[in-house]
Amino acid sequence: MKNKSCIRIKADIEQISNCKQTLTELEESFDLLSNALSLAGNNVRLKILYLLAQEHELCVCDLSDILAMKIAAISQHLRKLKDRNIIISNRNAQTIFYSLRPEYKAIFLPFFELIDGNKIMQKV
Amino acid sequence: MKNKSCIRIKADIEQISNCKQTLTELEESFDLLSNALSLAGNNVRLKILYLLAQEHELCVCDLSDILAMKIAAISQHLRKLKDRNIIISNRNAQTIFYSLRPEYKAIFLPFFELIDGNKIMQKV
DNA sequence: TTTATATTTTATCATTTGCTTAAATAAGAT
DNA sequence: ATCTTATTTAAGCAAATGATAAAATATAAA
Repeated sequence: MKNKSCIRIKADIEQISNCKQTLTELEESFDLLSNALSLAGNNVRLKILYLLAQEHELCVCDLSDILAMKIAAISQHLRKLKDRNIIISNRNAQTIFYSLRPEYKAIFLPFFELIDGNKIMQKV
Repeated sequence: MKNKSCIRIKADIEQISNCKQTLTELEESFDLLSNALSLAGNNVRLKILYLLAQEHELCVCDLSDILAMKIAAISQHLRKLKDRNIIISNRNAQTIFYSLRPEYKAIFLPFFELIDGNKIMQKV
């Protein structure tokens, strides 16, 4: 954490001070969002989130099948998403269905729209 | 990669098949986006991206100062962002200024808006 | 109350990540 | 040329991540 201060001659002291202040005020937001993004930043989980948004709800077994991955692996991804309150689970007999919490569905929507029709490929 | 297929009685075969197909078609987009999100999903880098969007351009030294972290640590974060074409660098004498590529600025904008004024804290 | 189905949990392990320190570049200034 | 400033790169290491296999839990059916 310790750090030799910037000694650049032309450094804009006020700009740096303002930025520091802003970051302090927005600290919680950065924590919350970087947390959510770090989960969405995994290829498998991004697909899970996208699928849950599209299909409304799916069980581990469905996802395991769709993504061609072991059930246990998917289950652990779902656990992380659930632990951070991004998805919710709903038991129906032996089957547990997962769905995106509406709050996060809204947050991720701009991304899902970029994915649809591979629009992002033209953008970047 | 090998996987015991879903044997759930009520599994919707067609739904699963459609999802598989969709994922195949959008494969590239998922790779690109999960890659970008995994970078933005780090607390330090999310702040760097936000700051670059706000301040237009900053050097390692500025960022080191603002974030109270060693220059070398920041430099390595910048390298990752540059390697994946999310930021660009511009040398002015000894100082190298970094800025967000406009394409990604647009992509991340919805998030930065959620951060401003801690709006995201009310949403989730 | 066994057995089958659906899923989670635990332990293990290889890989990746992110920071630290120290050494290496690069471009002015003396 | 040499020194200073600004920054990157490399080596090392602790911690986090993501997959696998095996065991545990929960519900329904026989």
